This record gives sequence, C-alpha cells and structure tokens, in this order.
Amino acid sequence: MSKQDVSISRSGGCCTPISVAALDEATASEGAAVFKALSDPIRLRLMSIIASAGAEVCVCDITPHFNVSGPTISHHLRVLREAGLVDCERRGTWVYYWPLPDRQQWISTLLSVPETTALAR
Amino acid sequence: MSKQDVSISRSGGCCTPISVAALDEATASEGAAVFKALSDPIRLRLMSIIASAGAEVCVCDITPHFNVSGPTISHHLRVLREAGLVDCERRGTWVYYWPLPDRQQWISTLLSVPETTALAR
DNA sequence: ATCTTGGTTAGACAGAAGTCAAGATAGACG
DNA sequence: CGTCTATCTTGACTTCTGTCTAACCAAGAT
Repeated sequence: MSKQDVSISRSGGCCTPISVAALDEATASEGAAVFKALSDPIRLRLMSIIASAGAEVCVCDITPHFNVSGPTISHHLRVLREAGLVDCERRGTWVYYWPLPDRQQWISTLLSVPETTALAR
Repeated sequence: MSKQDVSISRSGGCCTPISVAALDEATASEGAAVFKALSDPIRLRLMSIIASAGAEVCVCDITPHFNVSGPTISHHLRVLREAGLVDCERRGTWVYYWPLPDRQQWISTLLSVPETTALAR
C-alpha cells in the first residue's frame, strides 16, 4: 500500500483530494455521510434546485416539481439539512431554504482529480 | 473481468454544476447512483486507497486495512465497479483494481461551487 | 376563537442495503 | 490429475431507507 504524504494546496481547495492521499476512517465517515445525503435522486434534485436558485427558495415552490407527498419532501429536506448542505428558516407562513456551499465545496474538492493523478494509467 | 456500462449521459450540458442550473430527472438519477456508491465509509476509503495509490492495487493489499470479511470487501468493490468509479482485472492469482477518474471528475464538477454562487448569501 | 393554508412530525410498512458463512471459481504448482 | 491460495458469488439474516397516511404545529385571515 503506497502511502503518499504529498499535500497539495490547490487554489480554492479546502482539503486534500482522495486521489492524492487515502482518507482516515473519521474523514471517510464524515464524507460518506454527505454523499449519502446526495445519494437519492429526489434529494439531489432538491439540492440542485436550492443551489441554483441564487436566492432562498420557498418549500411551496419546490413541492410541485415532484411526484411525492409533502411529508416525503419534508423528510428529504431534513436529510439535506442534517448533512449541513442547506439551512432553513420560517418567515410567516412559509419556510425558506438556502444552500450552505461550504460542505458542497468540501466534497467537490475531495473528489477532484489533479492532472497528474488523472493521467495515472 | 467485468465491464458494466459506464456511459455518462451528458444530456443537457453535462458538466454544469448544480449551483448553476437545476438537474433534470435523468441526470439526477445517474448522479445519485454515483453518490450512493460513495455513501458508505468503507467504499469511500476503498475509493481513496485505489485513487491515491498511483498504480493498480491488489485486493490482497486492500483487505487487511479493514475489519470486515473478504466477501464484504468484494461486495463493496463490485458496487464501485458498477458505478463506473473503478475497474479491475485478474492477473494470475490476484485481482488488481484501478480508478476511472472520469466519473469521479464528473460528480466533482457537478458539485463545484462557482465563485459568484458561493457568495450568494 | 375558529378556520384555512403551509409545513413538519410520528408511526407503519415494503423494499433496499450491509454483513457473514458457506460454497464456487480461477489460476498456480506439483 | 489434485491441491492450495486468492477472490468472488450465493443465500440468509438484520438493519436501514423511502414512502405513505394521519396527526400535529405555526401563522394569518375571518
């Protein structure tokens, strides 16, 4: 098992990609939890809707896009929230969601493939 | 050894991050399947070991790092293979795995946060 | 206060997923 | 050929997950 300690500081990066160094168990568990939150098609679409909106999104604008019941949407939103990918706030009658880009950027960087590694084999 | 279909449907502008435009259902399902493959701590560590090795990795070098049985490792490696994240080949007595960076890079880009979007709120 | 609308929580259930033991398979070596 | 080693597959078991209905809570309107 080759254990390389090459620590690359990528511009805009916030962690070492898995292509560069193997993850320790704790980081793997934490990362897996975030991936699990995105491992459902509905949640991934929810995340993309919220992240691409460029503003807070009302749940009432989200629900019509899906063919599942309201409680199911609510359940998926909670999973995204508990994974640290979004946050929400009730204002008056409505609840608004917005993305938390830090977590999203973290796992994106975790998966990024540096050029040198991408050419391996 | 095994060759699943790893076609990436680049429908509707493939590498557009979810922060920029919402995903269609098909792309969301495809992306969610890849995230699901990485949603287990053992699989994420397997992926990082294979991706960071810089060379093919023998299963016999992987198994000792984990506290689960051989069949379980084999099962997880199969999941990664069917997700298009790794491929393998038997040579003699041993089976070697190597990363397929395309899929990995695809979802990394999918999650990337452009500067302008990252500053939203 | 009561009703209405928007959203979450609780409970239940079917199906999916992770794990292991046992058996199967593939190749190396006599 | 048979045997040994490394790995995968199968089958069973247990736990987890996605979904629903029903009930509940929060805020505004009547």
